[in-house]
Order: sequence, then C-alpha cells, then structure tokens
Amino acid sequence: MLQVNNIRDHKEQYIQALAKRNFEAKAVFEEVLELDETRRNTQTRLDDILAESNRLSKEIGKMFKNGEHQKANLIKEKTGKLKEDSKELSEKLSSTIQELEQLLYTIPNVPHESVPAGVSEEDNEEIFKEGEIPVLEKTALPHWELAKKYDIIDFELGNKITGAGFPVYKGKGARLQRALITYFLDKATEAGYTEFQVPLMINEASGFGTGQLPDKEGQMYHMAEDNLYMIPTAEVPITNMFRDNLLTEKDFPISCTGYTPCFRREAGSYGAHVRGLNRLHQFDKVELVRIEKPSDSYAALDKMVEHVKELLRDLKLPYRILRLCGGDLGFTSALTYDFEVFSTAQDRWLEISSVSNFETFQANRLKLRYKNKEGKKDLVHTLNGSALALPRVLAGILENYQDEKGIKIPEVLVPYTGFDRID
RNA sequence: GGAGAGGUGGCAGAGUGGUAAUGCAGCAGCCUGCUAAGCUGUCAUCCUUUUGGAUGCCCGGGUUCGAAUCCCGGUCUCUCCGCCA
Repeated sequence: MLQVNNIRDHKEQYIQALAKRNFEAKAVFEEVLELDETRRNTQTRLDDILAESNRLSKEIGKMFKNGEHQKANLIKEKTGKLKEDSKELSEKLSSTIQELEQLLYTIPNVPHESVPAGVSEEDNEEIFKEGEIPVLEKTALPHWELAKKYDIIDFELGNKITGAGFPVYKGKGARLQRALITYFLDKATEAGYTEFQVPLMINEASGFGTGQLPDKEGQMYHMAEDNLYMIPTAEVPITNMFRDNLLTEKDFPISCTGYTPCFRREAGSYGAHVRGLNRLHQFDKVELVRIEKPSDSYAALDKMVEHVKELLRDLKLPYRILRLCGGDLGFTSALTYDFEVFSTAQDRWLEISSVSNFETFQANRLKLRYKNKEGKKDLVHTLNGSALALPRVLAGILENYQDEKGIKIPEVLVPYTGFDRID
C-alpha cells in the first residue's frame, strides 16, 4: 500500500512510473488526495467540537463538586447538541478513511526506475543467461513420461487421493525431492540465512500484511470454518513474523529461510502448459526473506540474485534471468527478477524463482518499522525470493540429465541422495 | 469441547468513573578524564505545526456531562480439565 504523503510529494513521478505497468494513476491519485483533504478538514472540525465538549465536561465535574447542580444541568443541555454534531462528524471521518483505504488497496506498487514498460511477459528483459543447453537424443522424453517410465512420480495416485495437481513422489523421486530441499536449505544457511519452520495456514491479518488479501483471495485455499488460508508461499508466514514490529538498528540484517509446501488454487489455468510438474496445486519451495533498511535493500536484492545464480550453477542447469516488465510485475513488487530454467524436452523456459523488492509496500500494511539513528520511525523494505521452487527444478533435472538408460543425478546432490542415477 | 484468568507505550508494569503513574531501553544535550555513572529534556498516533487541540488502554457497540475503569457482543493469549499425535 502506498503512503498518502508520498503520493502527494511525488505525484507526477509516480504517475509516470505506474504508467509502465499500464496503470492509469492520475484520476485515482486526484481522488486519494481529495479524500485525504476531506479527512483532514473533518478531523480538525471534529477535534474542535470534542475540545469544547471536554471543556464543558470538566466544568460540570467542578460544579457537581461544588453542589451547583442547577447550573450543571443547564450546561448538560449544551453538551447534548455537541454530541450530535460530533457523532455526525466522526461517522463522516471514519467513512472517509475507509473510502481512502479501499482506494489505496487498488493501487499497485510503484515500479523501480529500471523496470521496462510493457504489457506482457513478452516484454520482459533478458539480462543474463548461463549454462549449456544439452543436445538430447531424438528419443528424449518430457519429464512426465520420464516420471512414469522410472516410476518416481505418480500423478494418477494424486488424482485419486485429492485431485489433479497433487502428485505423489515415490522411491528415488521422493528422495531426490528431499535431497533438493535439504541442499537448498544448507546453501541458504551457509549464506547466513536463519532457518525457520512456520505454520502452513495463515489468518486474515497475515494475508493482508503481505498483500495476498484482498486482491488475490481466489488464489488461496480457504477454510471457511476457521477462516484460515493455506499458504501460497512461505513468504506470507515468514514475513508476517515481523508484523507490527518496531525494529532497531541492531536488529539488521534480518535474513530468513524456510522450506514449506505451497498451495495454490490456480483457478482457470488448464491445458497443455500445465502438464506434469509445470503447474501444481501443491508444491515444495525453499524461500528467502530479507528485511532491510531502505538504504540497503537493493544491495540485498543483488545478493539474493547471486545466491540463486549459484544454486543453478551448482546444479549445472541452463537458465536465464529476466527483469520483469511493468505489465508482468506483481501487484506488490517494485522490482522483480525471474529465473527460468530451460526444459529441453519441452523446448521451453520454466520459471523456477522470482526475486523481488517490495520496498515499503508490504511494510506499510505490516506496520513494520524501525527506529533510525535519529530516533525517528521509518518503514523498512521487505524482499523475498524462491531458492528454489522444487517441481520445475526437478523437471529440469529429469529432462536435461536424461540419457537412454536413465537419469544422472547432479553431482552436488549425490551426497544428499545417496545414489547417482535413477534407472 | 468445559471452567477460570487476562490483553495498557519498544519492553516491563501501576491505575476500579473526573481524563494514562513509574522503571528499563532508545534519542538529544550537559557533566565527569578511564569499557561506566549522574543530571536535564525528549520518547504512542493524527490535525495544526507557533501557542494548542484531538485520539489512544485487544476489536465493535452501549450507559454517562465525563469510561482504561461499568454493561453487552466479538477476538486472541494463558492456566486447569476433557480429547488426542
């Protein structure tokens, strides 16, 4: 959520930046500023009335003490009128504030200056590419067929238990999955991130804090009876650990990692592109979250990008990095880098990580602040990134490491799997 | 699921109808020559920004001239019992 003061101070700059995500901000900003003006006027008027009313109350108190009951009763009549006025004004004030907030909820984050304009993923900017794309035999298979051939993932079994998009990993498939999780967590820990195990369900306040609510409600599984949501990513519980906090300089840097399953309804996405592991309702992910002082946040973002690069280098998977264009940028993000692994047998790129700086957009909703050197309170910057999302990494490994007789395990994983081939 | 207790500033913790003590931490300054102590100020939010004013004691209602305090509803936490991995 943007701050009204910033909208006022940087109006033209924000309008231009938001145009990069094809968000027409001019009219909304006008309305925001107008409502804010009304809010302040109303408050001033209300304050005056309440001040008068408080003053009279004090007098009445004194009069009763002095036994001047008649005089007191006279003044009481006055307070009745004041009360009516104040009620009216305070209703106006709260409805104005509500209206203002509703409006602010609809405004996405202001893109960073480096974000290219654009309307769709086709306008994303490729900024880095690394790794050899292997030349596969004609007999090479897509991962869902490999999974069946070597009996390591059972999609039908998941259908039976739950439904489409809930695969069952089996034998060496399950072990490889666990190896990846442990490997990613170890790498994050080595890089200084503190590991957490967090709840997989969140309440409404948490959903609001990181921005899944109110606009992405339909993407989460909701348990109506308890009003809880299944987490779509560990970002939500991890970042919300810090909700309503007032940090001090000493608390930084804050860097957290955690493995969780993630649950997404993915309503409306079906078809060939979602086959196999490409898109699931439940998948595993290791997430990184950082809470930074504003001055340090972009350096932190770079560090996260380097971290993810290293993982992919270690796994020897061909990948590229995209700087998301305005049209593809998430609602809450100021700058996002997507990592994509090349799925050789499908001949397409698969997103396996998304690393973002939210600047103060989430912190404002989270009421997550720190006391700076001058003792003033300031919103922090929040960041997060996947390191990494498992299913597509697995798909990449299966497809890129296949030969006619099986699948080779990337060297760095062998200590974790205890085997070097699936066949 | 049943019973009870509780929710006050960054933290700790008073306050049972007259308008939020105190301590610690933080920040600014003063002082003292030693890793520190002492003193003073500041130290919830908003409006005005100069005096000042309002709001704020988990959330929402109510009673009252006046509510942290009394009443109703909700919510969360803790303790005990029950159930249970």
